[in-house]
Amino acid sequence: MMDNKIKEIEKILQEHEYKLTKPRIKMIELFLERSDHLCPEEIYNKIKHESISLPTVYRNILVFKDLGIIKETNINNENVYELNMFSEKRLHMHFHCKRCGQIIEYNNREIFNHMIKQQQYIEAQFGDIVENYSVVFDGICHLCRQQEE
Amino acid sequence: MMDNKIKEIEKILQEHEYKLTKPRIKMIELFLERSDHLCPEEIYNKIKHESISLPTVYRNILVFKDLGIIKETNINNENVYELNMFSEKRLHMHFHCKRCGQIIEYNNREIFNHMIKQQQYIEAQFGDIVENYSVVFDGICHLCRQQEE
DNA sequence: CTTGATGCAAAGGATTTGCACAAAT
DNA sequence: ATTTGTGCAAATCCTTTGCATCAAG
Repeated sequence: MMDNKIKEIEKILQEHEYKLTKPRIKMIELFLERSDHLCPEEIYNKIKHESISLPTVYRNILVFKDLGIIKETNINNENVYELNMFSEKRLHMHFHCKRCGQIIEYNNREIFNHMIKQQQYIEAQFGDIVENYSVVFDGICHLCRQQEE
Repeated sequence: MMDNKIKEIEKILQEHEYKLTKPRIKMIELFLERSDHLCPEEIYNKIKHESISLPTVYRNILVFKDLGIIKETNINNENVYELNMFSEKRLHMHFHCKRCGQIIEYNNREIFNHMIKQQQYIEAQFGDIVENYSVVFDGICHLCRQQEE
């Protein structure tokens, strides 16, 4: 299951003449097992016991980002990364709660459809081809609202 | 015309017990006369001959941002700022061209309506209150596409 | 006159780079 | 064997801070 995904990502790396090193495999495994958003420091901390250095984390983030394996989102002036491959995680609409700092990711067809329409409209109306989008809502999340009452 | 806007912004500053200093006035004038997106360095360069320091630019960006006078958007790992007040500029949907680096801002009712619907859906469905949103599309802009052919 | 804002210089934090060594292909 | 990747340390870049001075209310 997850093994297939690793294999698939490894194939992409090899097709682009990147070598399959231990740090890269560890990073990919981490992205596959964690579905939340990780910043470079967190990635480093989770796998440094397997021996990896922070510069290598940064260098491989660049590689994975260029290949479309991961996606970068800037939330609250911090770059966070998540898997970009595999259909369930293609939407990338985020909500950042000002109060608790939590990042919620919406994986909802309705929301997704709105975005697709938006994209199609822009392409038709202005001729700008949308390859990617980053959407970050912020405000107060439902949990913090409950605590207010 | 523009004078009224300056007065309005000055009023907000004073209501919040901020002093009306020369650097602040210069920065506000700059935001009013330029409708594009400025990074801290650019703001500094445009008005440094009027004597202002880079730390002051950063400090006042914070003040203006907190008061809702300007809006921050992270595009391509760079924070850029633009006026947030005055209705014509409340929308903030950006397109960043990977090729030429240009930032296009969409000011189009259709596009806003999509966003408003999105926001209403999220609030109704999940209870997360959206106070703000940052939308950055990226891809290839219409001008770069023409040059390709 | 009192308080808050500024400039300067220095500190801080995140990210990148040079280089010698190590590990993939 | 050749090339690419890595770790380390240092450099760089952007942003923030401490502090003495200045200016606004």
